[in-house]
Formats: sequence, structure tokens, C-alpha cells
Amino acid sequence: MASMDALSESAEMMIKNIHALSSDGQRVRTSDLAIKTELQPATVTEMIQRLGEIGLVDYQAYHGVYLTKQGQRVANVIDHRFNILQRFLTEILGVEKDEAAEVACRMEHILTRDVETRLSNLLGVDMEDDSNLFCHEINVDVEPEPDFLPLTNLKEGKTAKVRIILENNEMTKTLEQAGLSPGNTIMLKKSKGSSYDIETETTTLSLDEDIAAKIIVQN
Amino acid sequence: MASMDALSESAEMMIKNIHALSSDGQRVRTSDLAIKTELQPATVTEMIQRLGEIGLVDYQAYHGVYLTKQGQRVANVIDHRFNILQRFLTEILGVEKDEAAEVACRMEHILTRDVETRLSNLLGVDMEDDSNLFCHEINVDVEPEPDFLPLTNLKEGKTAKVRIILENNEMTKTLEQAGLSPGNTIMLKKSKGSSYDIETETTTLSLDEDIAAKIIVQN
DNA sequence: ATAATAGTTTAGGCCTCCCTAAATTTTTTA
DNA sequence: TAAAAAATTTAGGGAGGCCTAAACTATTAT
Repeated sequence: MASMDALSESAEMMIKNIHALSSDGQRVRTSDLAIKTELQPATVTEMIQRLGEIGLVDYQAYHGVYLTKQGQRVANVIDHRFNILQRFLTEILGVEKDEAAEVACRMEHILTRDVETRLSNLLGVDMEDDSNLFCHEINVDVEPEPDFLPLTNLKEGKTAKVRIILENNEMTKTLEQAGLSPGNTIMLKKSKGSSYDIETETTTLSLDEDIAAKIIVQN
Repeated sequence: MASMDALSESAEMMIKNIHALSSDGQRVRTSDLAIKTELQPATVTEMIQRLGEIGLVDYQAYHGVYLTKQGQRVANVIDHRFNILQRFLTEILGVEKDEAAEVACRMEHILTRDVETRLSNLLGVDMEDDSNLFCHEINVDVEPEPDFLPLTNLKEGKTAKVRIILENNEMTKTLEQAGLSPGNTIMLKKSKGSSYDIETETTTLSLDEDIAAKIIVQN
């Protein structure tokens, strides 16, 4: 097992891909890695031989590789960094998903531990608790539905939570007294014409369409 | 002048360093570059010869290099990216200056235009107006206090600038329409219970606590 | 069971990015 | 201005990361 200086980007990518392909702890085949990494099989062989010498993978010629304990640790770090970066790019910067993935994939090899931790905090992730971080490719379309909508779009009979009221004046004070303020739960009983009948935790009331449109609720 | 694929990190670093050393538009000497880049003089020579072939520098053997127009453009892009990244790392994440510089120096070669723009917006910088960006090494200890805090921690009556909205969905679009988007200034009028009353440049609104917690402002 | 096919590795080559040592050019200085 | 000193470049070499073509091993199918 050779010395352990920092891994190259290519080496880290290879480890990441081995990890991604060895779902069931089985050995991963050279050809599958070649496809995933978009490298030639010969190049993959060369690479994993080097990783083997360093002790990050267990490699047996003609029979594929799997990550050693150490290799898994490396893979986990990289995955974590990738996820943090991707979330930062999409959720905070608003970068489009594909571009975010590409950029995150390049940056994951550069992040220091400190920056990683700070980014995690910014995103409200507990670094010690890894459970919600290893989602490689899994939570791709979970999309728990934003579900923010103006009261005018709520279906009759549906219950929802008031989240935003786009106005703040005398009128809203009245609404508040009726239990219609952010954080409260309400139910739309009926909407006929431009009138919305609502039931709050404390009372019932009827709203004009213009006002209802300014009340944003969440299912 | 050879073809123009993407520059390597090393090449970009060399250009950046040539730029940094050619304050007065004079030719930069190989030995100075060797010191700055911490490479051997022979390595520098090799590099700048290649840059010369590509047309990014004007190189005369034994007499140093200077950046061509094209080279300057590259240098400006890199410097800009570096500054944006460094500011993000220090001002928003609170990373210590030296580490921020190191990380920024690695990341500057990876940033895409889009991410660069978005980071600039986050920092409140107008991408078209470069003047406040070229601060290399100048604004070293200005330290304008991080002061980033969630809206839920803002004191009543205080005005602050919206910096980050930790989410990107329907809800944020609604907020944006109400003048609540990064870069805008808002004032927290009152916070009672789980409801936050805010005044933006265009309107007033009331927010639920969960949402308020995702809005990061700066004093 | 063995021949054909599919998968893998080795061999050899190219480029980048580094290096050291030797040659060359420029600058200094006596 | 010529020799010494300093700076620069050339020559040659090594490692990493890729490649293609050829050799080799494993698997499949008849």
C-alpha cells in the first residue's frame, strides 16, 4: 500500500463511480465502470490497479473491484460533498439541476472540510447525521410538491395552512382577529362567485376574491 | 495560434500570475513568475511558450512575457471569479481569509458563467460593473461583519437586506412578486407569535415563521 | 467440450505538468 | 570590454491520465 497523498480528481471520480455501481456490495466490472466514467476499459483497468496499490479498492484481475473500508470512507466524503454542493447550487443559488450537478461534480474534489461544514450549516444539515445526505441519484424526483397556492386556488373542503399574507394593513388586522394569520390552519368550505367561505380555528368568515388572492396557503 | 479548448488550471494560474505581476504593463520575467507560482524556471518557460502559441501572451525568449488582449480578458474573468468566491466564502460562510483564498483559487477554474452571476447577485454585486471587484489583496482587512441572520432573528423595526432565500419553489416566486428577493431591502415591522410583518420596497406582507426562518438577511 | 464471443488486460504511444542538469544568453562589474 | 555572475532556455526524464491495438481470459452456445 503506497503513500497517501491527496487523490487526484480522476481517482476520486473512479471511487465515486465504483461506489455508485456496487449497490449490493458485489464486485464492479471494468466494462460497467468504463461506461459510467466514459473512459476506455483499458484506462479503467490502469486506474483501479493504482487504486488497488493504494489500498482503496480490492482488485482482482478479470473479476472486478470493490471498495475497501478506506475506499468507502473516501466515497462517503465525496458523495456528501457532492450533495451539499448540489443543494447549495440549486436551492440557494437557483442553478438549474443539470448544470448544478456538473459544477458540483467538479467542485466536490476541492472542498475543504471547513467549507463543507459551513455549507452544511447554511443548508440546515447536521454534519454528524449523515442519513439524509446519501441520496445519490435517488431523491431525483421526490419533489415533495411545493403546494403553495393562493387561497383562490384551494379546492372546496380542503384544509391548508396560511403561510403568507400579501398585505399588511387595517384589513389584515381584522383577518388576524378572525384567526386568519400566518401559521394558522384553515378550511375552505365553499367558494361561490367571488366569495370564499372559510372556517378558521376560532370562527368562520367570508372573503372577497381580491383578498383571498393575497392569502397564500400550503396544503 | 493553436486551437482554443478550455485552459487547464495550470495555464489559468500562470495567466493570473502574469497579470498580477505586470502592474505597469511591462514584460514579466520568468524568474519572478517562478517565485510567484512556486515552480521551477524551466517549467515556467515551457508553460509560457505554450501560452504564446495559443496567443494569450506575447513571449520573447530571454525577455519575458506580457498578456495579449485575449490573455487579459482571461485574466479578468479569473480574477472576477476569484473575488466573488473569496467574498462568498468569507462574508457569507465565514471561512477564515487564508483558507478562503486557497479554496477560491482552486474553484475559480471551475465556476460556470451562470454560477458566477448568481453568486454575484447573492453578494449584491452588479456583474456589469467590474469596478468594485478588482480588489486583489487590497480590501484585506475591511471585514464588513458577516451579519447574516435569518429573518426570525431580526429585531423589530430593523431594516435589512435580503440575501438568501433557502428554497426555490412556488413559494419563493410568490415572495419575489412581493419584493422579497435577494438584493432587496426590507423592514421587519412586527413579529407576534408565529407571524412576521414585513415592509418591502413595494408592499407589505405577513409571513409564517417557517418561511421567515428561510430568509437570510444582512444588516 | 470446444469454438466463438464477450470482457479484460497488456503494450506502447501521446500529451500535460512537473523536475534536474547542462547549455545558452544577458547583465554586471572590475 | 571581457570575464564572472545571474537569468533563461533546452534537453531529457518521470508520473498521471488518456488512447488504440493486440493479447489474453472467461463465458456462452452449439
